Amino acid sequence: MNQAVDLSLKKQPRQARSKVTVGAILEAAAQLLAREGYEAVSTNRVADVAGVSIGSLYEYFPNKQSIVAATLARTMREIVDEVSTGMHTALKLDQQPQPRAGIDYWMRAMTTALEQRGDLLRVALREVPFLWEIPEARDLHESLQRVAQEGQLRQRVIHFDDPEASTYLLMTMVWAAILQTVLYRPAQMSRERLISTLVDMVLKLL
Amino acid sequence: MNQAVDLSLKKQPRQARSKVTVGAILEAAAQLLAREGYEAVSTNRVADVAGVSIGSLYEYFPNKQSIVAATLARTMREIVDEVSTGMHTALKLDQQPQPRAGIDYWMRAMTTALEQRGDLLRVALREVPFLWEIPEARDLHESLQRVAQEGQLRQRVIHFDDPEASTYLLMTMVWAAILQTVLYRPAQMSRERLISTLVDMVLKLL
DNA sequence: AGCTAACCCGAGCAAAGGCTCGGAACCACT
DNA sequence: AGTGGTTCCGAGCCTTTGCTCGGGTTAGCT
Repeated sequence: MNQAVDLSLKKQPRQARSKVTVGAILEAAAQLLAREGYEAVSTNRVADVAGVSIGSLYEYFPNKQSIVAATLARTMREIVDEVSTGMHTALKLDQQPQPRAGIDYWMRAMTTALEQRGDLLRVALREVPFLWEIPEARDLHESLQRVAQEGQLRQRVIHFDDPEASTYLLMTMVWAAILQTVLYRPAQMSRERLISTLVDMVLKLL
Repeated sequence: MNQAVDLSLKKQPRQARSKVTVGAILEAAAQLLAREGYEAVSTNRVADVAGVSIGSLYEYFPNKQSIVAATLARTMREIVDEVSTGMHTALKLDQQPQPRAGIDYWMRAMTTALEQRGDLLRVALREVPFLWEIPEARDLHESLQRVAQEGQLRQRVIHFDDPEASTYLLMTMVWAAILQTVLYRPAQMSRERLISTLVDMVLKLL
């Protein structure tokens, strides 16, 4: 369906000014994606917005896809980091008497990470054809599932006939609910309402 | 971000042969979308696959977007129909002593509707920039929520502090879990495993 | 100062693809 | 058979856009 995406840089920036150039290109791509969507991203426009020439752009990036991919990879890496540490902290809190605190912390970490990148994520998820060929995007889902499995194994708190399947589904459902709600802001569903209701529901399932 | 999509036909097909033409165009667009993704859809290719000339295509459709939109609208309409009737049947079953039968029926209806259109839906959800400007796509989410609210009101079975929010989230979560699982087929998650686990979880929340 | 490698530039090439337009073929009805 | 509306056709116009290439500028080092 889609051939592999070339993520690697053509050339590593060595001097300081070239690192600035590459950074400006990534920043420009992120802005264009978030503001105007994937179809509005053309290599010439990215170069314009970044304030560099189209020639310089192609010194470092082999093609258009690689620019978008690098931009999204960076964002995904940030999210993976925030969410992973959030989840690990939450697991520690869960060892305490009140599991509610841990779940709550966890939901907040995920919500915050997504909220701060709403516009970019919305476009990435809806419009970028090769999103799931970016390793960092795959990793996000995998590490979500991995940490969920860890939590389940360590605590054996999910009481269903099929622990593996229910853990997978719980994680998928919670993540999807937050994603859906944060990115598409349905009427009357505030951040606090989302989190507290989700915590209630998760607790009832454990 | 995206300007409005023109969904209307330029001209209504009147004779039988022109209706065949329009049908062939929609069918060709659906096939190309499902098989090769949105970026592979060009007006000339749609005309080729449909076996009509590019000129004929533009007799009826004002632009490229409208072809894709019409194709997806038709698919969404089918899904809305199947899922809505499935949910209403499920609500009737729920009146019976065993709520499990109703929930199970409901999950099956949704899973089946999505499974049969997996390839097309995957592309639509991931790659088509203007998907949510197609009224039929919006309707799908709205009617899901509407029927969920109906069921909740009629039965008052969701016991949370915030019934409205929890109903919304339950529906969102279940739908997302099925979508995610059906479209991206994670390892070891068979149809039966998905449905039975989901039913367990939903019952525990009611 | 001189030299090399890194860096930057932007006019323009080439391909892709959305869409037009003038005219031919077909259908329905008298 | 004649007529007017409907349908079909496809070469090619024209815009967009990804990307190249030859040449200039700057940084770092001796």
